Amino acid sequence: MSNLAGSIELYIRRLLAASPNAAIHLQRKELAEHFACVPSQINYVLSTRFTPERGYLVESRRGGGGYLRIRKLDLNRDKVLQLLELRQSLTGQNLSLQKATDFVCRLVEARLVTRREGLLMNAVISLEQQKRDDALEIVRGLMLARMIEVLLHEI
Amino acid sequence: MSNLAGSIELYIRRLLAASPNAAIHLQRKELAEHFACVPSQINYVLSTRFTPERGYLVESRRGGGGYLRIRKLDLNRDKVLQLLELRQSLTGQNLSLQKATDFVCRLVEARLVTRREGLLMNAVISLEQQKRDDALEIVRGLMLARMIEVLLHEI
DNA sequence: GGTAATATAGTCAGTGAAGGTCAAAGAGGG
DNA sequence: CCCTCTTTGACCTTCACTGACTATATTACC
Repeated sequence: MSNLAGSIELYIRRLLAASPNAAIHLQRKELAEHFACVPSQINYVLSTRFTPERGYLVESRRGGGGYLRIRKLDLNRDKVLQLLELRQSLTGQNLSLQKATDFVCRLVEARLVTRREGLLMNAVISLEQQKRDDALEIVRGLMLARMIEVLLHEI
Repeated sequence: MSNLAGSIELYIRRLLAASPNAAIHLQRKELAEHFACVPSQINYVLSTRFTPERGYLVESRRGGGGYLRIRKLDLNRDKVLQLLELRQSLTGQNLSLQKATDFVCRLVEARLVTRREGLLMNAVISLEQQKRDDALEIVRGLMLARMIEVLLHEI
């Protein structure tokens, strides 16, 4: 593994392996210093090697006392594969409202998501899109409100 | 918790947990002295950690004998309905990503939604908004994909 | 009672310390 | 030579913390 990205990947994987709970907590800056590279190199490694598809979850925080938290998730292989295929079939794909709700239906039937979760998904994907011109904050509020509203019928 | 703000947050939360009625009464100045920081640091902690979105209510009084009173409010179905009405009556209210996720977090804590459902909500409300220029169908696919991706971490 | 002094708490803008993004240059393999 | 993966650095956003200034109670004194 002669390249930098590979070395950093290996290093992180070893830390993870040595961690009792398969999770590590570190600082981007320090890691970069350890490898004598620019900090953004760490982002490159994380975004190419520690992806959800590979079963990793990366969380972070900016500002003073900022950090990176990397977790290795242990997943039920079959279900993951199913969902992953579904997910990949969706990204960037054109999807009419009808098809989208059909799809959610199938997820529920296959017991990959609960009925309530299905309701949530439908609530969001069926939101009217005229909201696209609104400010981001407003859209967020609308989505939250819609999701909660749907769940309220189920509580 | 290496941050000052984090330490203060923890300290207050412990006081609250130890309090029989989930309410505490203290002085800003004394708290600041306890942590050897400027008093306004306490305001910072209160305004970022003990917000209504997280279910806290902070009251205060200035002048001699001034104080801070911090309460943790419990959230039930009726409260959600109220909040929802409030939100819907205020369509166009700003809602930062931070506040939105805080609120979802609170819903989960109050057991009004499951952890998975909370993850779904967060997945959608945190979607980057550059997608606003994309066609409606694509946005739908992205939302679904994002929701599924998040569920993957939970299987 | 009115007013000045004192004792609190609130606000806000500035500074510094993280991490994030993106585009362009570099390196290697077919 | 071309394509892909890697590496870098300039610029951006978020978070933490501070201190000067402001606002509001209470207390003391006349």
